[in-house]
Amino acid sequence: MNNKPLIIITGPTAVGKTSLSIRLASLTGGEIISADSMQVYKHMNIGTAKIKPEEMNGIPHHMIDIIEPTQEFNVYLFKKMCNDCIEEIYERGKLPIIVGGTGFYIQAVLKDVSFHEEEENQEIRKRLEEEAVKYGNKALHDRLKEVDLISYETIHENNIKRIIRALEFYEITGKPISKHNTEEKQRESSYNYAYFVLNKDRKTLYEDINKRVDIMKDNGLTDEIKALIDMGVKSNMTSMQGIGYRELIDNLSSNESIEEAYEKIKLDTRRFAKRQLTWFKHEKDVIWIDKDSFKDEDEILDFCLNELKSKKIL
RNA sequence: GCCCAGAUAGCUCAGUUGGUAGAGCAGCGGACUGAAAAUCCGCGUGUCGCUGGUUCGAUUCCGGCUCUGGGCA
Repeated sequence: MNNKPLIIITGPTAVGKTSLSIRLASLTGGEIISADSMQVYKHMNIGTAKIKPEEMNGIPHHMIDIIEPTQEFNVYLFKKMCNDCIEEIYERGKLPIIVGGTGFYIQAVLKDVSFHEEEENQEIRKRLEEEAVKYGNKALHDRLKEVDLISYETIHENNIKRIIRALEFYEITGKPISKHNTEEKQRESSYNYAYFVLNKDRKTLYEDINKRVDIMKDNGLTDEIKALIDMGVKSNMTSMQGIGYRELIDNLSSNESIEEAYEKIKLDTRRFAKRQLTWFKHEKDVIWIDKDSFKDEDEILDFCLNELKSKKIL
């Protein structure tokens, strides 16, 4: 029996994670750790729907505004920093609550997926990227056949990012990434956790997403982008892959109207929400909270508290 | 009121010399282990407006009706 309690609140974008998390944290003496690949960036507030300090209700929030938009970020860094946060929260005698929509990050922490320490892979990756341009995706894909047959068969020829990572992994470690992945998949969590996934009727969710994008527009997302560009942010940076940012940057160099760009943002966000749901559907031991079957947030809160008690987290 | 055009997938439309239909967009499903708000893969989801007639067989041809555009008054 372990004594490392952990609460997770996740779900598709715009489903209402933030508001529930604040109330749950207040009731349980929790601190919030954001698991969001875009909210880690400073100066990206409107487009990431980042919580405002005055909305935090005094609850400490971690992993928000920790790096500049010009910096790189990834799961490995997230996991490392998140683990530190969790330890510190335990030391304060508080309960860590992970809140956010990046399923991959949540899994890395929850299952303690191991990542290689070598960080000097940028050169290899860059070289492989150049080779992909020069010789084509298929050539790199074929290379996998020799070093990692399972990856060759599993990774589609068009999925160049995965192909590059598999080759890169092999170059660094001398082992096929498919073997590593299979091993990491077996891991059990060392936490005593409750993994809540909020969801609601798809149609309503999409309407809420559309509304939220309209609000972002009214709140000045276009100006936020311009400020970021003035700071030296480039379109190829990881931070600018965020939905809302990349469409607006594209818009600057195209002849589509700004309205069309915002429609594109809505579309991309809807598709993103769908991908998030696919991810959570295949996570084990998740507790689905279908918002439509609850009268209000009070009822959801009661439900969560009961679950936490039955799991002896509270 | 009359004339013309149209009515086919959620939307915009194509098509069937009569043998129950297909594109784009939207949508749905899936994968994912150091870019993850990324990246990639798969899937037509249909009372062919309604109703009679001709026909072995009608979404297609003919009649009537309804609706929507446009025109004339």
